[in-house]
Amino acid sequence: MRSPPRPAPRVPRSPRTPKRAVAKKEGSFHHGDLEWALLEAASQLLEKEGPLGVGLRAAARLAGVSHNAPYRHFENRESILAALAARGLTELGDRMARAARGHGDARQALSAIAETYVTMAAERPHLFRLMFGQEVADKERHPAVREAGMRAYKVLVDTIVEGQRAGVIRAGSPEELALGHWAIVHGVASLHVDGRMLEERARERGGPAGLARLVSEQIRLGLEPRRGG
Amino acid sequence: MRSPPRPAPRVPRSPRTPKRAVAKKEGSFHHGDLEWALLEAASQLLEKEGPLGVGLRAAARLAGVSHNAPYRHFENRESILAALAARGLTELGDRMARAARGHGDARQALSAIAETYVTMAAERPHLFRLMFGQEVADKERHPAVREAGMRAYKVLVDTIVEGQRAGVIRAGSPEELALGHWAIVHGVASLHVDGRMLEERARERGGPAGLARLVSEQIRLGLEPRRGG
DNA sequence: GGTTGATGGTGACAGTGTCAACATAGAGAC
DNA sequence: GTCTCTATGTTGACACTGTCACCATCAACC
Repeated sequence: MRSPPRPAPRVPRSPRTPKRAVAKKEGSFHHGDLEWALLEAASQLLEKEGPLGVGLRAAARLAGVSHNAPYRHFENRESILAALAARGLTELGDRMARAARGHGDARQALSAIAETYVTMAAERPHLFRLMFGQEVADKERHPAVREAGMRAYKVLVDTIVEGQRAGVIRAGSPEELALGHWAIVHGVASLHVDGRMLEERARERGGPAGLARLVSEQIRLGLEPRRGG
Repeated sequence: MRSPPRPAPRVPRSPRTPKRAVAKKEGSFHHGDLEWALLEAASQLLEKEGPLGVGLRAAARLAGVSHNAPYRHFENRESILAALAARGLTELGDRMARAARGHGDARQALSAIAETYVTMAAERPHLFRLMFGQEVADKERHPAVREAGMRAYKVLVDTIVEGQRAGVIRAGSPEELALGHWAIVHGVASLHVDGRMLEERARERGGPAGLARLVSEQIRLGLEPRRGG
């Protein structure tokens, strides 16, 4: 009768909202809110050194705990990366929704969403790649990632539906139109984040947001209502 | 007066084309063409396990040499990743050029290029991410990557110029039009590679190539000649 | 034929993810 | 208040990695 070696972390979703200090206070055994602290540390590592810099040991060091403490909160390295990705997608969705509000015209809302999207990608390229990349390989094992992504996507679909109701966006499956728009915006964001291939051009045109507007302009012709449909 | 510890590998670009065997033949000291063998091994590792699986030691093991032999051919891990990326970009450019040839209409050539692009991304997602991603961080240090990318981009620009000459693509800076097209196609490819968010939709529409056509269709409206310009 | 430079090998070190086993503290039961 | 249980954090170990310093071998050239 051997005790189970490691009882599969429960991920208690942190119901209370306690200390919020990254580093453990000296001399105490328990940290207080280690899960949050580790995520915060991992986030800092991600910004500073990229995905490869995000390690369980490094995060533990930043949080001031032993190298194995993180395993009480994250199953493995991929799990903490997935948590970061879910966090990022949630923030993206929130920012998109906020950008969409306050625009009477759905087309303006779409532009604002695009600008937000590309801006966030440019601000935090490493997080952006984590959100959509393969560092977290099987996203099925991390439903929080998928759900957060779907919520962001829904902001786009809803905006298009609204525009169709108002008659400023052509008829057709909103999901399909949203797909096209997402692809273009994600393409701009990816190209900008991915390589320097566009950097000089982006600068000429007023940064990533300007670049987004440029391409968004180009696609808008394809979204306008048709004569007779 | 100490001898320089490691004389900065020359990367002799392999002028001769010798053995071409991945594994070293038993008993011989020199491999014959270790650089090529290491790249081949790294390529296999990339396909099978993703970028994290590409390691100098693992590649050396596959090639049947000691764990430090690769340092005679690649300065560090990033260098071998960069070599893989350059290889991939060169292949992409070749395939794009081949796809563009044999289409009288430049618009069809653009579609064929788009299809090729997305198909290759779907076929070898890990390579695709390596080509544009940040695993190889400062691409300035690896000019082969940048040059191969530029050559592929030029295929697109040339096709657009040709279409403008034939009057089937609207006037305007070809670089800018190519940028828009590239962004959209890269966006589709990225979305497809990045996540499963679009997977079911892509299947409905006949795989990634069909998805490319769908979005390409949508953007073509923005590329058609204007009435009066 | 000896020297030299390119190439491959050995050994070491620090860093990592992950497992097993142990220690501690806080919360509820009695 | 004391006991016990369980969540949480710690110590130690192992295999693996990138990278360094140094040694060994071979082929080409004076």
